[in-house]
Amino acid sequence: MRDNNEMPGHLARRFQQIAVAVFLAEVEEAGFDLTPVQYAALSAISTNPGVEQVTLAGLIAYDRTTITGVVDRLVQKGFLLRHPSSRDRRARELKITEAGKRTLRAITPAVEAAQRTMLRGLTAKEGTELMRLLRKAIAAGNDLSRAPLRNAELR
Amino acid sequence: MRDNNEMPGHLARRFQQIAVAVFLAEVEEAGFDLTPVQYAALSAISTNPGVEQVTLAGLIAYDRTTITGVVDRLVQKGFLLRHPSSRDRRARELKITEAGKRTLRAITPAVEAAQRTMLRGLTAKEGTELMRLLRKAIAAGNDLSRAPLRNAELR
DNA sequence: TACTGATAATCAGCATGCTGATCAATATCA
DNA sequence: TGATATTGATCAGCATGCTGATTATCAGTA
Repeated sequence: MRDNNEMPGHLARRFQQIAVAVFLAEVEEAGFDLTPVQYAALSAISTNPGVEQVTLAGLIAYDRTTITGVVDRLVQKGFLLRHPSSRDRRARELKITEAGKRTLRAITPAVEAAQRTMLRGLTAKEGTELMRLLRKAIAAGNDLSRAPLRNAELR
Repeated sequence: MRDNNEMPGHLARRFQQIAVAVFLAEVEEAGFDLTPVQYAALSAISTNPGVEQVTLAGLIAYDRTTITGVVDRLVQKGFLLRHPSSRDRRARELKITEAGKRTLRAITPAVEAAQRTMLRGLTAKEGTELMRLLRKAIAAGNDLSRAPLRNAELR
């Protein structure tokens, strides 16, 4: 059998494992309690106020069933408001609160630091190249997962 | 805020998400029901018969508390045996069964196919380079997660 | 308008993956 | 030896992330 280090799937799992650990450590160090997934959701809602849950899911490539719990917890923390949409009574519109905005601003340096830390073994050029290759592989595989990335305008 | 596509953490999550989806699809297509994590454990135990759980965890960089459930399910499926160690009564020695060996052999082509599929957007050279960069980044960040990779001999 | 199909959100159920705790057994050292 | 620390496995609790189902609503069409 091939060595683990020759298996892209294993390497993907390890890199993601480290990325999450680094993110949580940096964020906790900064005095916050927010997961990578919660951060991505909060950030996307801040950029797209009033977005519906299903659109949000597409924006950051979450499964639609996962988003319910993530939004629940962000609402619980007082960072989000979830209203029924007036346009479509099935949908829920998401808006960031003032507390959410403050947290998002305050946490940004820690998030940036985490992104640097998870690439700390690479030169700047290698880091750029890794991101390019990941983007390319992801683009080709986008529709292979149940939660593909979707452009908001295309919906 | 930085675009998601410039965040290594986001790219790591997406790539891992696609890798798991591809793995499960290929394996199911081949008529098997095994997760990436279960496959890695089974494979490692096959190569290291009689390994203890904590050593196994280090070999494939699992958290020690995760391994209990994974091994439970593999025992349930009849692919593993878990005996108390005679050397150390706290420890459990893991051995692969004949059924486990057969499944491991039979599933290998699907696993290999999955590794190719998750890199299908890249040239061969790019795929190799992506794996090199991931290995390098992982090596530098190994100790940042609670479940670092550990060499069996070094324990 | 009534029917049909699609869609948004949610849910139950299951598998990772973590934190922090507990328990039993082992190792270390005064 | 005896006290202390460490270690292997497990557990409770929580958050992702998926499959497949359900419910309410909407959209298109006969």
